[in-house]
Amino acid sequence: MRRIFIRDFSLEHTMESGQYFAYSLTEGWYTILHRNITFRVRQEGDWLRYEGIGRDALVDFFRLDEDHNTVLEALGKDVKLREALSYCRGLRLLRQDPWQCTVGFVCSQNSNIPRIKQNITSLTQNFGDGMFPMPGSIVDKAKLQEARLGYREKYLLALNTLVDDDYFKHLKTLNYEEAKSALMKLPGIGSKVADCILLFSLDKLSTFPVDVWIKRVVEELYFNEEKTMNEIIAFASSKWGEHAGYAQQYLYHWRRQQ
DNA sequence: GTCCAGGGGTATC
DNA sequence: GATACCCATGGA
Repeated sequence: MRRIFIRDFSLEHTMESGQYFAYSLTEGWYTILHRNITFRVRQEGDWLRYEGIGRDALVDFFRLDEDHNTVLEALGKDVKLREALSYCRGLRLLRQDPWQCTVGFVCSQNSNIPRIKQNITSLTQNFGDGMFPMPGSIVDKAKLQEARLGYREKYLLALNTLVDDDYFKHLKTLNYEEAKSALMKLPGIGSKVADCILLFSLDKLSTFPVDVWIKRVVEELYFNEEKTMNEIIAFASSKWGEHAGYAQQYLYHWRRQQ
């Protein structure tokens, strides 16, 4: 059992804000499946207790190496964002494994978080032997049906043969536009899912994924009328720039808790 | 029973 | 290039 001191961090907000699907909560401990490792973590004030993972990997996963104060100061200048910012205090964007993130958000389309978590749990049990399935391991259609993915099943079967770890390693060398364009050539990955992958696993923190909740909350806070997806993305970029991803996650989590 | 959900693909205009 | 409709499924 080891621990790390960290300020302005909320394990609960971070885990429960809809950016991650492979975890469970038992008696204050979050058990987290991160690619091929399972680790446990628990927050006690400004201390984070952890086991099953190394310190460097933990810091990387929770993005504890970032200058979070800069994010808070920049977004705090937006008065309309302050309530969400206050509510979400300590929420960090995670640095997910790109393949795991891709599978999760392909499953997410036109679905809901409890169901996505069930889908991912089933995939883990059927194809990963308790770990997250490796790229290339999702081939048994009968077992795949047990995950109840519906029409998303065909996307996963195809992705499983189209991408691997080297593919994502290459994506990390590209800029936002190049990486998004590449992702959107893949089946089942459109603009929104691509943006989620870029924000949550490829360090593109200026990305602003827009789903029905984000569209709703931005229209409520800033416009009082309907806007298109592209209008909202353009607004977010001009308003929050390099920190748009954090603004998005705060707004999403805050609005969904209301 | 009806509506909704971290949307994408395709046809149609 | 925008818009309309379909796609499986399960929870509210």
